Amino acid sequence: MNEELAKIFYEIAIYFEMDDVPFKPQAYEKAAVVLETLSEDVEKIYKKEGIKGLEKLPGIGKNIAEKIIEYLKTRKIKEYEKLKKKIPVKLGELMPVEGLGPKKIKILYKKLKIKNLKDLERAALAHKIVPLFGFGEKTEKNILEGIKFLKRNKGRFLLGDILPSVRVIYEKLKNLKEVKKISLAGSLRRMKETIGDVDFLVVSDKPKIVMDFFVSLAGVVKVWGKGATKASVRMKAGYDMDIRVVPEKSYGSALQYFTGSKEHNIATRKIAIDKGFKLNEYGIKKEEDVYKALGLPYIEPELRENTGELNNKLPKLIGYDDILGDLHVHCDWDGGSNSIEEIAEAAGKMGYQYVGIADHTKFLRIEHGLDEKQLLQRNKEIDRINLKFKIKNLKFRVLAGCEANILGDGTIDIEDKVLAQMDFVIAGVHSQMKMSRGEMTERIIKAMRNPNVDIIAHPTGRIINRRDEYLVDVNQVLRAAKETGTILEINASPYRLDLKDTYIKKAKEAGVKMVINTDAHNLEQLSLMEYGISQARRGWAEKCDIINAWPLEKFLSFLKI
DNA sequence: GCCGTTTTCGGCCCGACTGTTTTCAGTCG
Repeated sequence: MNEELAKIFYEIAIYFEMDDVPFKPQAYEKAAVVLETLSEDVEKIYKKEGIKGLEKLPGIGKNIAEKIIEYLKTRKIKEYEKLKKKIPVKLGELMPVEGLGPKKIKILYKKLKIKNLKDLERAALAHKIVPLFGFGEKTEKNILEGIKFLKRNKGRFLLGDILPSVRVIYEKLKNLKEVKKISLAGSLRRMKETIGDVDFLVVSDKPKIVMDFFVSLAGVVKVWGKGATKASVRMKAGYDMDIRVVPEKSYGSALQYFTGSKEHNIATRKIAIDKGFKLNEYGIKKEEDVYKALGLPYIEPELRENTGELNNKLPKLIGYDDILGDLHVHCDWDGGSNSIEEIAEAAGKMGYQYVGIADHTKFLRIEHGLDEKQLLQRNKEIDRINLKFKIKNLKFRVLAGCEANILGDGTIDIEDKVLAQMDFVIAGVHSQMKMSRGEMTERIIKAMRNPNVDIIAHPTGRIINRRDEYLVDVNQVLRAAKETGTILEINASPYRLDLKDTYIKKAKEAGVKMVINTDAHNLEQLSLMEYGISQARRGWAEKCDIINAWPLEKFLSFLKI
């Protein structure tokens, strides 16, 4: 519901912008952002607290609250319908085309009746756009290229798909002798789960050399926006990269500015105005000093979303080196690539103190799930390995676990007496994902009430850009987790990142403990931990919230039995 | 349309670049 409304408010904002209505566009856009990032369902808020509850939300006043209620009641907003009727275009298709904004879309509709991407492409190919006032040859060409780009890349890129290759490019730039300083900026520096493009910020006295090097990097297929200090390129892999070169004395302010988010920047600039000065990307050398000037402590990039970081006490975020063990690793017993010993060795090299083997269990035949007998056999092997470590006087420990299945009725597919022999038990939903909200919630809570179940794997089941969360009442799950002492997993796979950041924040607030797990099926995937940590940081998590940042004894004593 | 440790009225983030114009509106981040 929140997302539906957010989409409508975005579009209302665009319609107002077409008509040059002042200030309303920003107001509606703000409301849309608030709804999008709200973890509570607006319908619930309305049922519980009425219109007053809605008006308490930032950016939502009487008028927009009434529109929300109108939508809840009738599934329609009259004013939106009116605006749509006036200019009935598919904004969701046309707005993503680079170079097209509200004004141009309005002209295209008025003059050429262009309503969607198909109309637009047809008109551009027939050269009908060139003669329009305010348009020209280049605009038409850019529109065609924009359409081509959209067709190839639907939506944003997954952080995990982009970051490894970006790091290679980062090193190349860093090694250039004209580059004095370099940093990633934008959504990549904030470690968002999906990113729009890649931003580099560079300090150099010779911007031209840096820029020439940048636009001639291997993989660049298109260059535009090349001015004295900035340029953009499109990579063969489909994503865009921007670079900005600034003098040393502006590095801090530029880094703060280019890291964003947009909402965070708008808010920081308002704070600056209140304090009687103006904030732009120039003139401050160190990023901390920007925040100091605003009267704020340094804010970690992962927190910069204007979701409370500017007016609340900041958490001491869990660090990228704080994890002491990975508790969700599949070994070759369930079809994973590596033996338990190989995994233990790799985990030890990563500086971990323990690693938890969590193979699939029997219900998941397709993943070679282990039955009770095989689990116990495997545990014997783990015992042997631990004994070997002990003899060698190594502190490292392998923990025997499993990733058992929560069946449709909330029971676990492995007998309790075997579960009780595990060091820890992860349970997850891997089947019947289309249940009703009530049923799914009850099912998961029933599993949490099993005294052998310590951790719930990927608690909402989403696959980013591919599969929605299962219908589950997260608030109820959090309450039950707190009550039963069940730990919720933050699955670090860049395709899942489940829990997502807003739920992590809620879990922390509810006093629920979490564990960051890679769900690795091979040694390379052990390094995915970084994505889980960044997600936890985006959810304001501290070391005390994440049990695998705790030493072994403390963590073991927190488990149920 | 929202918001308020100066305000219930009068403010609302900032700059670069493009493509079209011939001084600037639109778009982007």
